[in-house]
Amino acid sequence: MEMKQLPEKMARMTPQRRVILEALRKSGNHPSADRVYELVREKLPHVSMGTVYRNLETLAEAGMIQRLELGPGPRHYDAGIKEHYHIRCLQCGKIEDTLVELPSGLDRAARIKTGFQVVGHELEFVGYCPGCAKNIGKIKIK
Amino acid sequence: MEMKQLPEKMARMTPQRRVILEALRKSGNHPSADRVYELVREKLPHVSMGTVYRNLETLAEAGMIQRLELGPGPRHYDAGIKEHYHIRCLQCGKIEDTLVELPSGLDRAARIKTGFQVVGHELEFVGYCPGCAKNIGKIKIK
DNA sequence: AAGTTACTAGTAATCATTACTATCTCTAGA
DNA sequence: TCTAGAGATAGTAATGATTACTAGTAACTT
Repeated sequence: MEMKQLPEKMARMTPQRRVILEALRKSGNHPSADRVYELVREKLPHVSMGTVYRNLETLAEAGMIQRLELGPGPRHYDAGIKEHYHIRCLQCGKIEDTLVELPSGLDRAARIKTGFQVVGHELEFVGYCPGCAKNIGKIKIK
Repeated sequence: MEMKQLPEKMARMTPQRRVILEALRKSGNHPSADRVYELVREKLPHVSMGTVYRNLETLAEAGMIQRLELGPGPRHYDAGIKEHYHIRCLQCGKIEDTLVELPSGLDRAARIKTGFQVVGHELEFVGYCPGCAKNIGKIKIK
């Protein structure tokens, strides 16, 4: 009896789920659920927002994608699953990867300091992307 | 002509603003706006949610408190303004400080890697607090 | 084929936050 | 001291993001 090796929480790889995952992978960026929805609708015009949210959640729990809880506004998703960090533009909201490395043993240090059973960490840089940095100062509010 | 040295964005220290700041300082924890609202209402029963949000925002812009954009759910606020990091319990949502130190020059490294003008960073550990860790595994979903 | 479970579209409800409006209160200048 | 205008407030409405619900569909198991 052969069994597909799908992660626990995921019993089936449905067409919707597959298209959602592909959309995320192809988007390159770090899209919000809303953006993924737009992309998926090009292939599956009748997909519902709920399906997109549910599957992004399921894929994240299965460890196939990453949920990013960065800054204000909507949650973002990332098709890359190996550890890396992000930087967010305070002006335009763009999110990019950074390849900065943190010292190993950081989680262990946090465990020792806090007594928590540490599962991981998330690091976000904030600043202004090159495009926006150029215009800062020129912008007058109001 | 004497002038009170209030931060730019903040023309006056109103009673509401003062009570909000005190509530945050006394709470010790890292309360959400909702929790601050509860605390403030003990002193000012007629305060409005909008006033709480507006002032937390104003105080944060003035650099007198910190906004924390951590994990899912509501935003949290922190009366401490010197740099430190946080750890969040995945089970109960509790947020605590950690005294873990990061290497200096991290922001500079991020700037070089990304080309962004880096303003700062936020680091969050996630895991299970001692109380919840004890019960993990005992909990059966459904 | 029948029963069971996972999943879906469509929609409603909820939660967190922001925006709006009329009113009030400081402050500065005439 | 009176007054105009900016800043702030309470109360409420609106928005945006996410989750929950419902009835129906598709796939797997025996």
